[in-house]
Amino acid sequence: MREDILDTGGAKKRITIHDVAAAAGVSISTASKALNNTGRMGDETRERVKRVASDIGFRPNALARGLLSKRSFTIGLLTNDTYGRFTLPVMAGVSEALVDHGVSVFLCAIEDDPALGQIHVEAMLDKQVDGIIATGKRLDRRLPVDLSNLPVPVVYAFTEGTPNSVTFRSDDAQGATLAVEWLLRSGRQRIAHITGPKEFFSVRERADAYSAAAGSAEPVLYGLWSESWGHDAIAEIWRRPGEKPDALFCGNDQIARGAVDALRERGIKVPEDVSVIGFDNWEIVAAQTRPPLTTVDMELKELGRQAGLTVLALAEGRPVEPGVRKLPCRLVVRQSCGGSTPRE
Amino acid sequence: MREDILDTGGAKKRITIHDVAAAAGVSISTASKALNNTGRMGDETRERVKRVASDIGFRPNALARGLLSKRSFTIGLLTNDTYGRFTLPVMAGVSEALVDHGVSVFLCAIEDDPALGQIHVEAMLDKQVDGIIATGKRLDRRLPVDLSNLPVPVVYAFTEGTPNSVTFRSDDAQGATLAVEWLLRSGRQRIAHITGPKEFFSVRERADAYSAAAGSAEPVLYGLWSESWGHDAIAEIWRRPGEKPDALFCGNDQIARGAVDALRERGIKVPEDVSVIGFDNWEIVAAQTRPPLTTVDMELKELGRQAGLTVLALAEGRPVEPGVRKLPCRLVVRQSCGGSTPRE
DNA sequence: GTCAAATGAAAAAACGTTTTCTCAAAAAAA
DNA sequence: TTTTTTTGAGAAAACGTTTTTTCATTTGAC
Repeated sequence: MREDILDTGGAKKRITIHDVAAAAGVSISTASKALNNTGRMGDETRERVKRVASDIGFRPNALARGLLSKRSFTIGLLTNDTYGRFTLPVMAGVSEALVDHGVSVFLCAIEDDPALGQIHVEAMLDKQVDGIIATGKRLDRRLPVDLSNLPVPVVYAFTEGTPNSVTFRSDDAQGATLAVEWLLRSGRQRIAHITGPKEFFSVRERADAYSAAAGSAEPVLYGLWSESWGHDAIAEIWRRPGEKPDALFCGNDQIARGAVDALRERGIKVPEDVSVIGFDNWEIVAAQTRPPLTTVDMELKELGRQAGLTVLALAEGRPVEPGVRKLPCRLVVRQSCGGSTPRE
Repeated sequence: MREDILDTGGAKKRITIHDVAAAAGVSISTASKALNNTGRMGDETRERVKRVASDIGFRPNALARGLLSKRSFTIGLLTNDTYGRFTLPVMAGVSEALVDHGVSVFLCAIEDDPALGQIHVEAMLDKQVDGIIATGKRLDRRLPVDLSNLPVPVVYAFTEGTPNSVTFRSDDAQGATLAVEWLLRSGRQRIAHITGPKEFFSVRERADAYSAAAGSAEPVLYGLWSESWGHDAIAEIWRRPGEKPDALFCGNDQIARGAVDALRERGIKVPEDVSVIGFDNWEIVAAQTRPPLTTVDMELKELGRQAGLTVLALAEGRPVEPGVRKLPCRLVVRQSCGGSTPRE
């Protein structure tokens, strides 16, 4: 072999069941049955075939197998979340749940481009995926591609689904309630809510739950999903006359971080003077904030896991009830909310 | 159909080339040749077959095709970067480069678990991937799985490869030089370098390039990859006697952000008093810092694109020279480095 | 008008499995 | 013994393509 040219590895011939059969001195049908524990044959024969197969390193060709069985042991994950902030945990959960079942995952990032989405969907269907999971960065938006009449099952995770589909999402209202109640139980009285744009469904949902739980007359501050908005919101609150809040519930961790920074700049101590709770548990923001943020985790990995198992069930023809499944959020307690530590 | 049970979609029979042949009144071989523009036949026949195929929505089964052609039009992307901070741009590049060629990408997140890695690799090989791209979060570490004797080509991207392999990585030295020279050209004289742990190869590489370019007697400050280290490093520098730096070149954006925050707390203005340049162009940190960070972008998407095209070339048997390919970095100028704006 | 060449299209083989069908030999029942 | 049942294992079909081979017609040259 020339040394300056890379070995492509393509030359090595793969071992087929024919090789196993030949080496074991049986027919391919016997070999197949031996390896799959089906059919009738002597124990000795079965064991010998298995041993030979393992010795020569036989691994069945999934393409050939899939051609016959109509199952490719492959699913597609479609996402428009370029950052991966939401997709990555979901993906991790899907993959984790399915790897045990021998299922691999195609990842298709389609931005917000319908044409690209179409291309990816077609490529996946051509490759005979057993199902598709659609995921996004927003609960109240559809992916820019029509998945309603596909020949394979579709499950939606963290994105708006079609009417009669299975959709997994986080229970944002419950998450918000969790945060507010924690603050109340730790003795906080005046909780403000600084959050993202009102157009987001999850913003309204969290805000409503906040109002219900806090029973507060405080107006909700709607703005952007950015640190600077968190910063500005604090300026706004402190500019206004009247009593200041002793706790903040923020719409996401970035806003919370901006708010914490703004408070520090004003010499207000977190958590001594003001408790702060964020949303998302985006580690990279929440854990690096000083002090580290208490925040609501949407359990996206678990969401992905369930979506994975569900699409698998559908692919296997097991019955699944359609509808929206809300998964509970979890409060991750770090140092940004103090007061008397409430009971667990 | 019962209404409370979801349509699995599995029932719909897929359209095969047999259906096309029957509908067009030709044999399947003629149908195949018509659709692939091969073989000899009358123009009228060819057009008729194509029209019929498109009318009834025929799409060839990639499994069957792959069985024969030994190409699955599928590659695997292996990563141990759970956060996706490095993997996501690489993945985006790979996918973007390959989607035009009809190639889909399996994403396998293997954490740092050798057993999990092994499982994923075997699953991919069973599915007859045409090649594998290994990517990670660190240039000087191997993935915890042996890819050296696979029957398919392997390309490494942003991770240490095996001796005779193709590896793509960023040219960190060039990137660091870019940053330092920009600062020098904008009139800065005393540039400090705050960076990550010395064990990282890229830290040493960037630091060496910094020293060479800055010609500086300033010692490099090694620490962690965190904001708080950036913060602490500023405290350390300002605690020491002597002249203070008028520019900082930081090992990553998080350190830079911590430094910028620390400077602000001391009433030192960025960029008026001190210019700051980061590394990574991690938008979520760099763009949200106040002021937004000038930073070095490693062009990971381009890196992914090239890795994708290379693994494709290898899969098709085209010759590729082994070795490490360093891709140039790019300076992304935002507001954190001022002084007189240097010429482009 | 005969033969060779070109054309159009079908038949058959192949890819690597799994599954159904068949069949001979051995064991059990009559 | 003869007949039936059980056992073990091979042959063949199937999955949906592509590719090679074959073959009957038509066309062109002499």
